[in-house]
Amino acid sequence: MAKSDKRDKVVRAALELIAERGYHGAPMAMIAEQAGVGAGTIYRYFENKDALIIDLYREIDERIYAAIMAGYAPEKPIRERFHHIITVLMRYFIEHPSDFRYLGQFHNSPYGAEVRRNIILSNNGDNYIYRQLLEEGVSQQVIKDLPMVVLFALAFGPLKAVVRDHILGFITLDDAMIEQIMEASWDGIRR
Amino acid sequence: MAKSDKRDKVVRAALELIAERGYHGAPMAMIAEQAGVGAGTIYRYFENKDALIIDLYREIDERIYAAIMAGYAPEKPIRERFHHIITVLMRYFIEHPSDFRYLGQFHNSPYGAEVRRNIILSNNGDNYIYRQLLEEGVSQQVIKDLPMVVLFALAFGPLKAVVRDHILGFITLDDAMIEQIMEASWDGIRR
DNA sequence: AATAAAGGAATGAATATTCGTTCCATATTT
DNA sequence: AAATATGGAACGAATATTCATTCCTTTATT
Repeated sequence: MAKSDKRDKVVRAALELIAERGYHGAPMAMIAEQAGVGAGTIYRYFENKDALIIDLYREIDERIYAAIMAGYAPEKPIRERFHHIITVLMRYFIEHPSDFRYLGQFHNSPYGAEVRRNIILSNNGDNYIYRQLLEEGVSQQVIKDLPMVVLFALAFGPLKAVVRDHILGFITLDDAMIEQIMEASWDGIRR
Repeated sequence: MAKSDKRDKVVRAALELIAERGYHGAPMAMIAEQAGVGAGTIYRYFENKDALIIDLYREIDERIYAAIMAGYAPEKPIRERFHHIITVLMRYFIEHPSDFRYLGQFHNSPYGAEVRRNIILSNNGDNYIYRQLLEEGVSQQVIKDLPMVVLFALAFGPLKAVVRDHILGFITLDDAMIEQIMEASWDGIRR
């Protein structure tokens, strides 16, 4: 078994267990067992549980960024780019519900507040794409002139809520429904 | 010291500590100390930590319901009632950031999924008010004809996101800003 | 009114359990 | 053969919960 293979199994197991059972419901021994790995092995790849948790967050964030960049066309009109981003995000989370739940836990835990501070100020990753799009929209007067964080909230708030309900089984998000939600979110931010 | 007084101190301490430090960062001994109460005393009022956590959730929910009902006028137009609900909710959370953070943790933990199932189906409490308003809006053709959970997401998703950013200090929600956000959320759900 | 008894609320040290982390004998790779 | 990786038992710290005892309020007795 290759080195990276083990590391990957640990990460995957942690993702699934924490997403499903929360931080306190996913002890290291359980993660090790689910990964098919000795408890001590985890510590060859991660300094401690916190490091694992934060690393896992970063990996998820990178995957999402990659998903958005595949097919993203910066020269297309604002509206079309918005459509692309919202649609890709919803599809990604629907296909990877554990990622979604993990992020939910992470953002609402003490880890989250710290990381979030860096995100908003940072100029790279998916966040930068979002901001650039919205800023461009504001200056072109197609999007409401509101503070960036408010536009973020209007654009992604509904998305998060609706994906959660999909994952919990309260609604089924098919393509038509995704389209309608994207449309309604756009109504929220457009001038 | 009256009986209810102690119970209340425990609940208040648990609220603040869990909101601030997460479930795993708030051991029972710490809650007891912050409450000025013996560790064992907590167990006179709550069967165990889980019961305390769930009870605390219920209390917060009741306070929110009370806040909304004070001044709620069911005979007013849809738009005005929407305005009232969104405004009251934002103000409430701004004044009670611990309540907000606690709910965030709760909803994104394994506790949350279970409780949420009951909420959506239930016919009482604040949730019923929201649903009735939205359903009335749909039948009067002032609100988009979308599934109830989607309308919920559009109406409250941005609110949650923006309040979190306020609490984290990324934005200051004054009355004017609250008004604008309410307006934009309305754009999201209105026909 | 004074005193005693009872009931139950409160306590916090003790207990049992859980959990993250370390250690080291064994297996694998180089 | 040396070096590296692995597994999982063992450890100690942390934690939730229990329980024998104390404390306080209320009620009964004198």
